[in-house]
Amino acid sequence: MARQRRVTATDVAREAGVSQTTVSYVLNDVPHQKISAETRQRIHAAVAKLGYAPSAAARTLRTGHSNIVLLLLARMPLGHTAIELVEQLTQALQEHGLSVVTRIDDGGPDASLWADLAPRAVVMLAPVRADRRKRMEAAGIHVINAWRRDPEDAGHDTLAHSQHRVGQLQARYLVAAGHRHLGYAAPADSRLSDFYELRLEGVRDACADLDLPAPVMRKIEPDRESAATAVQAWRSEGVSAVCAFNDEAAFALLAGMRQAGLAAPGDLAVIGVDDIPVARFAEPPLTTVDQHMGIVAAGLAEAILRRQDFSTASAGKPRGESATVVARQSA
Amino acid sequence: MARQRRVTATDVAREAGVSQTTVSYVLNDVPHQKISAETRQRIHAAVAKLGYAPSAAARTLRTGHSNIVLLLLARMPLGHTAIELVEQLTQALQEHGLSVVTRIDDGGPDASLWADLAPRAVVMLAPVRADRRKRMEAAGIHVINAWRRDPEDAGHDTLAHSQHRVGQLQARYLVAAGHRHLGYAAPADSRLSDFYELRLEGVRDACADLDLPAPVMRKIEPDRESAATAVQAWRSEGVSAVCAFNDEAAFALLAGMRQAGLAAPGDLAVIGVDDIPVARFAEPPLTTVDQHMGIVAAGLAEAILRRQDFSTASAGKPRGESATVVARQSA
DNA sequence: CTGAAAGCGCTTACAG
DNA sequence: CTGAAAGCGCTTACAG
Repeated sequence: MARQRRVTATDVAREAGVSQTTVSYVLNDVPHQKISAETRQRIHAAVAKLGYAPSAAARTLRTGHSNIVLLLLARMPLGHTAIELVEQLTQALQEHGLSVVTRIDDGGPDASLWADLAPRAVVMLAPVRADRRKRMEAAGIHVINAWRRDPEDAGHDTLAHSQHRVGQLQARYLVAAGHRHLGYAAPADSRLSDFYELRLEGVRDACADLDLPAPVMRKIEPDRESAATAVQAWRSEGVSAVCAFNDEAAFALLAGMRQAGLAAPGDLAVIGVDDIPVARFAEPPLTTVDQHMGIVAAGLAEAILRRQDFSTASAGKPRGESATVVARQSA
Repeated sequence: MARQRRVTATDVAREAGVSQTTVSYVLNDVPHQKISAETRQRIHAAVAKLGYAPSAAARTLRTGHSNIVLLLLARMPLGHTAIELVEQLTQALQEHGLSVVTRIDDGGPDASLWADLAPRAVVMLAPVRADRRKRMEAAGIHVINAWRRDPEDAGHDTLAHSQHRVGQLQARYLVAAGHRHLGYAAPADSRLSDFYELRLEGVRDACADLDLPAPVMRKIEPDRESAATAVQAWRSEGVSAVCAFNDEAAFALLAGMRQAGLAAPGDLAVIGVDDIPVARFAEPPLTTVDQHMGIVAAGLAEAILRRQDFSTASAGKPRGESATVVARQSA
């Protein structure tokens, strides 16, 4: 396997009849370096002819930072909403020459997560332990925590904010349908607790705003017995509608109700979150909240770029509704 | 933001009172370099004290290759099965110092996918266009295609093989339950066609082996009308059971049947693939096939390591069943 | 058993 | 408008 020598900027320079310095200037569009259009032309032609691709390693070594933005995902069920977020963020940052790379934070040795990548920034889509964050920052990496509100770092909280909004939407929809006493179905899976807290908070705030009693929260295991028990308990307390943490929890509730001879929305209205592909095939079809990750991604991208001293005169914050209700039959 | 100078191997050497060369030898466990235990000790202490982390960029530049294995995902719904595969593969390769990084192939500019990473190998979990593969190989990157069988590259096909196996299991389960004439519900989404072909092939082969008629395939849109139509058609042809491409398709079928006043498994038995979290909450609870990605990941890891000239005397191929049926009520 | 030195492919002052 | 040269932090022959 005679692996041929890699094509370097020097090869391009030779081919184009200029210095390697000029090649670098042209390829990086260095400002204040007026290079004749004709020279640029020759260089681009040489690049194409030789199939030159710059060495990221060399650039990183020289400049002290890569163009990689590391997206750290928690080891939790992801689903299509998370995937959409990743896609949207990848696209938004790509336009600024930043390369998004995803890793699942498997709780392994700390540095192994990012040492090999030398990312320019790390976006934590999962709760971060403070010490881990500290260590990254000590290594000169910008850490964007999409979970916690941080007054100094506007934009960081876009994901958290969106979760709060989701809870609000669920509650308001239910209240608009005439319900006054709400329940909240949280997942028993402890990896998800930071997640549901934010959504539950949104439900609580909406109830408070509307002068309604606080929602009564129950954790449910992913099985129909656990769900059926919770349903009975809510009903006996006068709860007439429940916000499920996500569509999976909502499915459990619906199954639990069927088992108990009950049916949504009459006996208990149910609203989920995510609009997973099978939500429409639930019995009855599931009313849910769909998140628009394009909005969340735009906010996150802005926060990242601002930290990078990119000239993002990007005309104010991205705006738009980050989630909307998909009304079907379960509520 | 006075970003302090990065800690280098030279700093470690100074601290430990040895040369930078020795630091490198110790940290890389270079064979044939007998270094006294005491020196090693001092070096490791210095590393810990200074919080030294080697520069991946420098190593990559020097050696000509990184320790990164790029996992290229197709832009298609992923689900927990894919996530499990990623996790397992990450873990398996981590033990060999390889760092798995995931990217969604968004069909963007070709090189932007890997140029910034200079990966040592690329694993395509999605169908690859031949020209793209060629270009990567020209750049000295090993390409592992998990989709196609390739006689020269044993192990490459583990994912493809597993898909075939999934189809087989579906068919055999149905036949064991007394069905003789099977249907196959394929997704209309064209991004999924390479995927379902492999599974369908497994169903076909199982039927042929059992001297049964070939399965009759129908593409179904993700809505209950489309599903109901397909169900009626199958029934009129004498098909008594259908293998759905995945659980989502199975849910559509179940919903279509309810709409038509029919019910599984009596009117038509249905078996899915994936055992998504809500499968147990289907009405009736969905019988499905669960894939064990640990097995698939092990096979893939082996193929990657073999290519890297790693001394994987890993005692033969990983063995075990890559998928099993989860029997519930729909079939 | 340990170290001095070359060189990987870039970027970027600096000098024309 | 263009180029010669230093240097980023490693690995690895090579010489002791």
